[in-house]
Amino acid sequence: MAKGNQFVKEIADIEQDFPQWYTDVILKTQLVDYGPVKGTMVIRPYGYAIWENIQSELNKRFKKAGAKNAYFPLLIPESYLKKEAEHVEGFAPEVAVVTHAGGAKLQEPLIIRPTSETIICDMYAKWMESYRDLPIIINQWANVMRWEKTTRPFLRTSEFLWQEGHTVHASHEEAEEKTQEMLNVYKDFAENCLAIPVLTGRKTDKEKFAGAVATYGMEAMMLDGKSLQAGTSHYLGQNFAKSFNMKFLDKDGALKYGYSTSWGVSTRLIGALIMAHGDQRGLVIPPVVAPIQVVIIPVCMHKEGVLEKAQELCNMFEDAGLRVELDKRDATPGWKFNEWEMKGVPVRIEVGPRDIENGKMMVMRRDTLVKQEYALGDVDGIKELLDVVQKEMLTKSRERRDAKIKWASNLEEILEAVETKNFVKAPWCGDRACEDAIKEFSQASARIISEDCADNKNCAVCGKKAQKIVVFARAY
RNA sequence: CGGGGUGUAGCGCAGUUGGUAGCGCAUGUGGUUUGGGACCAUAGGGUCGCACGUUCAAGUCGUGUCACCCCGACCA
Repeated sequence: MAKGNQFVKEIADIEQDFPQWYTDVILKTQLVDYGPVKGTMVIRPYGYAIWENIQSELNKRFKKAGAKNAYFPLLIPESYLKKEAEHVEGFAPEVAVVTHAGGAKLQEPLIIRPTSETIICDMYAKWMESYRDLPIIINQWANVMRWEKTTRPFLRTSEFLWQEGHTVHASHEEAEEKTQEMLNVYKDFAENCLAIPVLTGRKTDKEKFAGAVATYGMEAMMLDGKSLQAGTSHYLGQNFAKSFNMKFLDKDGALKYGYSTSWGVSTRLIGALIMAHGDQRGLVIPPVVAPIQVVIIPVCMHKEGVLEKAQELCNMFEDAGLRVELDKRDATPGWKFNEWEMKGVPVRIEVGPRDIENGKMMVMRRDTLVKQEYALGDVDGIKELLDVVQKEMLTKSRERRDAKIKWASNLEEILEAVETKNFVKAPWCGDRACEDAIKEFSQASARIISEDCADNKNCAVCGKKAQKIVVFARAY
């Protein structure tokens, strides 16, 4: 019969060796495979289905924010990148360059986009003549390339899929507002779709996007207590407008530069999903983005009527709009249970001769591993259960995270809290020197400036009067 | 680019003082099974990372080279 929990031994211990656990889960659940070029990944159908669900949920929200999808070219003339001084300085070291094409050396090298601000701003400059043309709010789903030194599937790969939204506005107030709006869109998406609670706020100047006036980000806590930057929204001011000559004729008859923003999230979100919810059995995917929400496993399939009943159930769930799969493969039920648990399917239904006889079905939640009997074919009950799972996954993650956020008022407390794998909130004066000091004494960095600080607090590092509360953590 | 490690079947690995290339899992076939990773039988699968050298003989010894992984510096 069973070989015991041999399966568990196949995935590295989540407590002991988290990085290895992460890699094991990704490869064994067939989310991705390594690509032939170092640092690239092949996203397999099961992994891509998660991405498609992420896209669909984000597109709904983008639409509400007035954004339309479009597409810009992969190749950008090298000279474009050089137009914005800070931007080129930030990206040049990790840009891949095409020097030959059509069997000949190119007159001007082409870069493979590391991000599309330059080419999009160049086009926007042509499209905006009057204030009536503004705002321009466009999003594109694309792949980009950044030649990173060390890579890890989903979290940091040389090529990755993302969405990048780019807007231009007539006033800086409107642009700043859009920057915040999109940050909140991401926060809403992360919490309600991915069930990952996030901290949002401004990035320090050291961490901000090359070429931005201000960068805002959301940070999510992974199971090992490290932080992952899960999305960013940049206020670009007139930096790019001036470099790319993005001018428009305003109501008052004056020619003015626009104010732009950009915002993006990437397939890194899938990495966040894995590291925020997984356990020793593998993935746990929240129902909203799960490729398969319900899997039906027939037990004693060979017995008369079992498979037929299971198929009937499957059709019912499908008609009710659920993403459901009937596993008819010739394998023992136990094998299938483990396989689908590893793949993180939120709800599993077992149907066997006994169940059919009693008019019941056995239902198991992946997140809690709790089994419960439902009436055979209770579609509404399962829909409710999926909602409960979605909500409770967020609650559970939030509780786990909040328990690992510590306050610190001096350097010792910061270092100790970081050492014990916590996020650390501390009053901060805003000086670069104090940010660097943390980095010097620990592996932590300033993730986010979360809120204003009360008047009577002093900087936890230097003791001067504090301006802000900053969150320190070790990061991916 | 520094420091460490690994390359042998699809995956994970063993291979002794040089002497016919092995194991587990996976895969194909036949059968018995199926309520938590079943069992029996049987079959297929290899330029031992690559190159050169030493030797009657190299997975094993020597030199070189390439690739990948981990830890640092850089980053969504």
